[in-house]
Amino acid sequence: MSNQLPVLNSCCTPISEAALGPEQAAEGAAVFKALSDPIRLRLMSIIASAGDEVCVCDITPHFEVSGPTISHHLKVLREAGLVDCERRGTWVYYWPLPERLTWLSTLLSVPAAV
Amino acid sequence: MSNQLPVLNSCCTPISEAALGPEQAAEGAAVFKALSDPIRLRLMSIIASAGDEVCVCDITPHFEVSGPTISHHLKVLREAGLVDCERRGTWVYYWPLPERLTWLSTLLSVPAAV
DNA sequence: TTCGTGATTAGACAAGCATCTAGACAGCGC
DNA sequence: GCGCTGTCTAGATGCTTGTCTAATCACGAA
Repeated sequence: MSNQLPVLNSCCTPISEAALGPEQAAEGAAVFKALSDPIRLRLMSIIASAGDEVCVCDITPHFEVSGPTISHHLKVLREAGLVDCERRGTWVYYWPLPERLTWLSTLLSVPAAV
Repeated sequence: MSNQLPVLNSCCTPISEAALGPEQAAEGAAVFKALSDPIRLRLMSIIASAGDEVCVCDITPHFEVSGPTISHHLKVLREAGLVDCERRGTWVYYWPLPERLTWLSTLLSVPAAV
């Protein structure tokens, strides 16, 4: 169920230190786009803060949209490389992939003193 | 020219530590949306990495889209509270507002050891 | 095998967004 | 004042995206 995760080509240089090239910007923008929906950001925070894997059946009740809509948003997070999932029996479990979060956090970090 | 900057209501708790509420998620998603376009992310990186204010006339040549399109994207960054600008004579200058970047970076940060 | 439950996929539709052209505005120099 | 340059605003257009319902798939139990 782990599908093709985008490779992290650009790494670790904050935008406050060096401007991004077009390819790096496209890569970064794609991940930000995955977090640019309130539902997806909440999904990400629920999964990331769980400290463990989370069952979809425990996620869906937090939201007021239909199951397929949640499923769609989880797929977007998966394709952005932010989470991964596995089916176990009847249920599907999601967990965070912290590398991407760390990467974005570094990208946006601002040196304390310039 | 500095317009109403959104207030930073939610602050400083990484999503890896606590799940976001709907309002916080909406606020964060709005800022991520501003960075979810490759052109805007490059614009932000150009302005943030300049170490000083940047003239629009120095920005536009980096891109292959029309002037009004750049102007539109800069407005989105401005309304997200990521940059601010001022007209001086014929030219308009932009500079970064690091608070927002720091906030996002903290939001996405992952504790070294869980 | 058949049924029931949990989750995803498929397809449709409305709303939102990126981009363009044309026009307006601000400031400088003649 | 008049024209020129740099930037922004207005309005239109085509593409993208979020959401839904209906259908399908995966698995476990009877």
